Amino acid sequence: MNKYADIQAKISDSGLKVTHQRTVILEAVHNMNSHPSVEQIYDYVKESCPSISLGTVYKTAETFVEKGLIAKVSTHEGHMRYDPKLDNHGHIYCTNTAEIVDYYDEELNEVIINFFKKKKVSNLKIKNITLQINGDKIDPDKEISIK
Amino acid sequence: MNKYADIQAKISDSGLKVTHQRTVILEAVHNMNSHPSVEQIYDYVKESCPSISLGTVYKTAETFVEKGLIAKVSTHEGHMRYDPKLDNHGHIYCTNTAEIVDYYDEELNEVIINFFKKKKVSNLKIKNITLQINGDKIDPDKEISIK
DNA sequence: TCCTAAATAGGAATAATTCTTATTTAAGAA
DNA sequence: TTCTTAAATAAGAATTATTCCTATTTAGGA
Ligand SMILES: [Mn+2]
Ligand SMILES: [Mn+2]
Ligand SMILES: [Zn+2]
Ligand SMILES: [Zn+2]
Repeated sequence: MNKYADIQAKISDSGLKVTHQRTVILEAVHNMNSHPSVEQIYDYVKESCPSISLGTVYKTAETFVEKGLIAKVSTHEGHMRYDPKLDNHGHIYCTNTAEIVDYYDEELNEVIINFFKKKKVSNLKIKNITLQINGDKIDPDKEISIK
Repeated sequence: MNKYADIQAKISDSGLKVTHQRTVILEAVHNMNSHPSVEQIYDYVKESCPSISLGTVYKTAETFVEKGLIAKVSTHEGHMRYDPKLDNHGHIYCTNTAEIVDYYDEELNEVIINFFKKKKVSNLKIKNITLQINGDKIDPDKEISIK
């Protein structure tokens, strides 16, 4: 029920010291629901933690990725973004607005999972698989939808 | 037969002026067969064009992408790489060695193409779809293979 | 051969990210 | 509860990646 305690439990469970900075950063990535950049996380957490440094946000985000608490996504232009969702899903990246939209499709998931089950990839320890659609949003004011 | 003339025809056909710099850069991306970074292209072309500037390589690579002469790939770490192959294929990115390996699978291609034919993505002009497997190469001296 | 818009070189500027080090702090031990 | 210490953080310097600026050069059409 208590979000804050929940977040702290996640940090602690992954073997990390629970600090105020880590707590607000993980909370931010979860609450912003927009695949934020480090700079955006930084701006967001400065509200509740004004003395936090940008370097800490960079380091902490990577620490969380290593521990599997969040995921990272690189855009078609090569910029890093962070994602609180850890389940299998694809991303739509808008080249003109820089927004990232999640999409879920059970069928597509299975096809890809099955493919890599069937075809053995040898000499590689797979970390993750990403499926990304890149394109321009036509009307930037409207949403993208997958029917 | 003549590679050089071939390359120049491609540049010219896409509506660009044929310069020595553009010729050697496009030739480099084709010949290096390793999804090179700008810096790597720069080092390669300096042999045949010692006065070329790094800024020209950056600009030219993007120009080629816009004209559809090459493709760009961003790694899991958010670094840009260039690819002479324009057909549908996936990439394996090795987190530890930074190498990118192509893989082709007709079946997987079709499933993905069909998915986006079936499901209409609205308010988005799709530019491209990327499927990338990220992982660590276990033995860095051996190759990765997909059976 | 001439003309001109486009391309390039060279370097400055900016953006993105990492590193360094002094100081602070979480959390386990006493 | 206090002590201890390894780990985390702030602050800013340094590095890396990329873009921008401008004087000069050049491709290619007239
Ligand atoms: Mn960048
Ligand atoms: Mn980078
Ligand atoms: Zn996502
Ligand atoms: Zn490729």
